[in-house]
Amino acid sequence: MASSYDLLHRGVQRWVRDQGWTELRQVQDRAIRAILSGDSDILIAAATAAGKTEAAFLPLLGRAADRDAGGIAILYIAPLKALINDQARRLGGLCDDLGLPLVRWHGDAPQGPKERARRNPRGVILITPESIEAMLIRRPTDARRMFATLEAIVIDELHAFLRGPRGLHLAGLLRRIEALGTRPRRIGLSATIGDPKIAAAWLRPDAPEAVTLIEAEGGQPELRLQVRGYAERDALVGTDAIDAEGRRIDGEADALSAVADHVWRNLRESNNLLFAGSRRNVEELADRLRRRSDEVGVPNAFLPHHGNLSRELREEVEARLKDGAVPTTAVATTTLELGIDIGSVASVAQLGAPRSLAGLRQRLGRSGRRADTPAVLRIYVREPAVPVDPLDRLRLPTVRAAAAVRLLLARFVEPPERHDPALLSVAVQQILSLTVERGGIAPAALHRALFASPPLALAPADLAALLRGMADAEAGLIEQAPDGLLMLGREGERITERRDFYANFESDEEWTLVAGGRTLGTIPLANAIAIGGLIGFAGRRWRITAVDDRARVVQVTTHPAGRLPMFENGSAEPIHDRLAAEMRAVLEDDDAPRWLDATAAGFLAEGRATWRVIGASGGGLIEAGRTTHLLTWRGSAFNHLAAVLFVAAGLHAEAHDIGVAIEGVTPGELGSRLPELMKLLDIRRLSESVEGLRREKYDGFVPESLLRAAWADRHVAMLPDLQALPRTIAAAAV
DNA sequence: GACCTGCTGCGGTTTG
Repeated sequence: MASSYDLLHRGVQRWVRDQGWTELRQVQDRAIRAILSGDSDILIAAATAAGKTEAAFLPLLGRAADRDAGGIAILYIAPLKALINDQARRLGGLCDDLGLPLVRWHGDAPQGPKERARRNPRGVILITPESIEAMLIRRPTDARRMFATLEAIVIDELHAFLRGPRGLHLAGLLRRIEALGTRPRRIGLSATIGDPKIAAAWLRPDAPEAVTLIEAEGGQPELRLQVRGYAERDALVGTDAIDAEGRRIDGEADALSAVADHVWRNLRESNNLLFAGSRRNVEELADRLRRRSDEVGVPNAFLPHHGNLSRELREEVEARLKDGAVPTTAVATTTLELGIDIGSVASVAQLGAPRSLAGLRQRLGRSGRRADTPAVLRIYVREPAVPVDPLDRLRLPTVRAAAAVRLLLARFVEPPERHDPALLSVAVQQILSLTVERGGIAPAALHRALFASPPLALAPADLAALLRGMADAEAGLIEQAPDGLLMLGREGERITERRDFYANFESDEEWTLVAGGRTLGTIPLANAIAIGGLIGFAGRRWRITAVDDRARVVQVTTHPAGRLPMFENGSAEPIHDRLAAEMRAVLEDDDAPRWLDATAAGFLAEGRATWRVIGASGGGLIEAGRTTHLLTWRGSAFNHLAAVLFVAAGLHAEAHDIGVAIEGVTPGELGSRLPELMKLLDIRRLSESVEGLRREKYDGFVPESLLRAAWADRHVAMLPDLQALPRTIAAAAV
């Protein structure tokens, strides 16, 4: 059998030799054969830096070089501008050799090459979903000329599009691109997270079984992991009070200080990633770690990395990691989860128990990527020193960390939700956008073009209701011409002309922080800003020297003290049913995992002892002062639904990680409300009690009745389990 | 008690 190398275009072969590659990776070998042997859609699932890009592009570019037809041959779509820039660097030389133009097409990319590609489309375009959106509505004629001839659409980081508004948006864009000409094959590049069949179904919804799956084989590196427990040590925990000399007024005698000590001692001399969970934690930890280095007089090895830091500061951290000359540990949020090239790291650490296995796997995938090195994972868990609430005695952070490790070893990953809550919002945007692109469209054609199949499937009656809402006088988004054609209304014109129309997510207004002409990043506008004020940001401390209210620019200069800004959005990352269930399993088990340190093992033992008492007495209801905890051991979605039930009954209830807190009632009183609760167990009726349904960018234009019906559709499958709750209450309240 | 992502076209100015 011919080697896959022999199948490649001669120019591509020459380039491969010039790289000094002695062989092609297995994923590349299989992808080359699959791509050159037909026209099927293909999903390539492999770890970051496994050579997925080359696996797709080596054969595709050879084909493109041989073809006679004009027009763009390959459209590469990525979720980040930084990835487009990375790929342009990696593929630029090869495209030059083959005489194929390679054009970066995003908001920060130069105009000249885009202009040339519009006039004489050839070769490859690397683009973001938002730039596709802009091209389709601003220059539909150019878009048709460029996209009518596509042979392949390559979607990088496909797993990032499997849930949420951006994925639905891209699904709509793909349909619109296909409507312009040929039916290009789709090639998805994905991390090895979750079920590849789900990704295949997203890639080609009408023929998922025809997608060729190419998965990297085995090669699971050895995993070394530890969960480390820390007890808070005094009552000032969580304050950010800092004195003029830059010391915390509580003297840092808290658990985070002990975590920082351990991190500083163990990670200082190698490259690592420390995921801290929130921007605030990143800043807090980076500040403490830097001060430890300052006190001893050694160079600081710990640098913050999050979405509010300027591109420049983030790229410095990424370059230090990739370069490897100076030991560097990035203290990061999720910014370093996606495939920006940062080389390999010695270990991954995480502050706080994981809430998502998908996230944990993705983070772990950054470690142990060399064949002979183990992946190393540390999880730091903090617990209250003196439990106040009975729930504290269950030691749930430690239990969740243990449950997450068990599910990690069991290879569990959360699947995406079947009904995405962003569907109606994305539908509003795509209706407006397609109306502009086509200069008017009939409702039936609209349904065929966008909404006939998943993931954007919408029943004709629901589409009609949505269109009526968009057309009503108050909304004014669309109008219907006498011949039935949909046209833009006044508000529709206004919205689609704005620059922020292209993205399907909202962005908040912010202050920009500048120090000595250098942009540090941004903080939410909600932070009070005044000259003389102190700020902790980018791992350092600053004093405000000037404020430009109109431009929203704040000048700062270094200062010994600083107070961390507010970032939080007020809701926690939801957890999945399986993780909550595994937490109970951990409590009911009696094993002694070796990967718990002594403190964490002590917390686990305490949690289990507590659960033996609570569980023995039914375990459903816990009395805590005037609050009653109903423990469901289900995930956030179910607990949210249960809270809606109690709110509908006139009670004040809030969902938490493993159940619902119902305020102002004892378990006995709750039992007496049972007949009332039973009467409410109807999903339509419950949907009337839900608040805060408008969360996505264009939800404001969706009729409320549609939003409530969609909520009911998302939750109806849980109704039988909800109906079992009153029995739990009755049993426990006796 | 969370995180992340994106952006046109035009007119003016500067630079090679």
